Amino acid sequence: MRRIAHLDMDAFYASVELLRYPQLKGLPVVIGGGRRQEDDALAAAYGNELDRIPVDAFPRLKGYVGRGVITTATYAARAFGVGSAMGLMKAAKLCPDALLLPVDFAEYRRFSRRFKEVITEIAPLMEDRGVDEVYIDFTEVPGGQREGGRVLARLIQKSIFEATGLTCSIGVAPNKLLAKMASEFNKPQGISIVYEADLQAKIWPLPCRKINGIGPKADEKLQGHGIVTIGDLAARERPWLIEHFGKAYGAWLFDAAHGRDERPVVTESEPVSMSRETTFDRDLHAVRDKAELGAVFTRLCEQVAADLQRKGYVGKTVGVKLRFDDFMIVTRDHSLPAPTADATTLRRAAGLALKRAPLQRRLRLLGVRVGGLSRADAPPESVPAPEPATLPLFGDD
DNA sequence: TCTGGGGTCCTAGGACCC
DNA sequence: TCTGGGGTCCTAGGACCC
Repeated sequence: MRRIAHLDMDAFYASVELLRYPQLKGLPVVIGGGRRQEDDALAAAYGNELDRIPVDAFPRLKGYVGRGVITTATYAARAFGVGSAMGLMKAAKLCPDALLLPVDFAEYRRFSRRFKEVITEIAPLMEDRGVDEVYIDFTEVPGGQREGGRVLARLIQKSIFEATGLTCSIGVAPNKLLAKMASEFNKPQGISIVYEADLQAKIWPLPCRKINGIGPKADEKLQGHGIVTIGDLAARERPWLIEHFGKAYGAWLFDAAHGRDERPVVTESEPVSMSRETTFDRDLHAVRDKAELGAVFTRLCEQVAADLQRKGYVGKTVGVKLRFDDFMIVTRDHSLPAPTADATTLRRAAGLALKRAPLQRRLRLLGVRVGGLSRADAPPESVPAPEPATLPLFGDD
């Protein structure tokens, strides 16, 4: 019997910050925006003894001006109704006294690497799902089946806490789909064990949105058909779901509602694309702000090129992404004859793609993406040689 | 109070080839 | 004048996730 775990770090970014600023424990804190310099200045003012900075010296959400969003909120802040992806301006209304800390991805990545190392030393089959989440295959780990996986989950929780001071929640189930749902059951610091036989009692009463893969759009459509819980979904016939949601998605919905998921835990994967994008402080006009836009555009290309080079990839398809003041998104692609990681080549291709985009409205966001990746050290895919000077004949097959 | 940045996968039409 | 069917690549958009 397969036993799969899903591990989710508790309020990860915020918890990492609380390690540096233990004086903020228990207080409403949100991570987001970007005032790195103020933060550094604050630290310097206290001789970089971060834990000695008085609480009152930290910036508050009140009076925040800008387009930032919350990436993580402490549980104390969540009690005020603020949460991930919420605009900081809105959060400031709900909880003006919450403390605001800037994001420090480099620091979170360091802690991410450390907790994942702890896991793979105990259970080597681990799938990375971002900085703060992983799936772990318990099936073949010695003791991985004891109490449905609870014993091993406890060991992993304890080992991560000892190595990092961070807490996490773990769900163990027959597959990834159910494990992902289970890890949410007892947050924070929770462990939940789900068996196949628990489907009706533990899964079916949940709203459909709890299924990883049912988002706001699909949920709205399901509700339009009177389907609110996973149990409602499971009650529908497979052909009915296929008829209304398409062949692939309909069949997947049916399987998901019945707790069926055969996806393996994948330990390695190759990137498909790399991108950089930026939201401007104010919406920019293609003509009036041409110089500023051009400079940002070039910088984005240089950043993507640097990312590709650092990680050892080249890409064939260059794309631009525009978000207008009305939030509509437009993308344009341009494929190159040969893959590259050269900033100038990328900039030229991105420029050709951008030329084909409508530029009437003001721009809120500009992005550059490179897809069709291959390893830079891989033998170059042979570019098709020019055809010999013979006429193509019909019916060559 | 307007809503970040970095990804993956799917669909669908058209080009082009055999 | 009407008659095929794959397969793959390219492009654009969209849903979804962390």
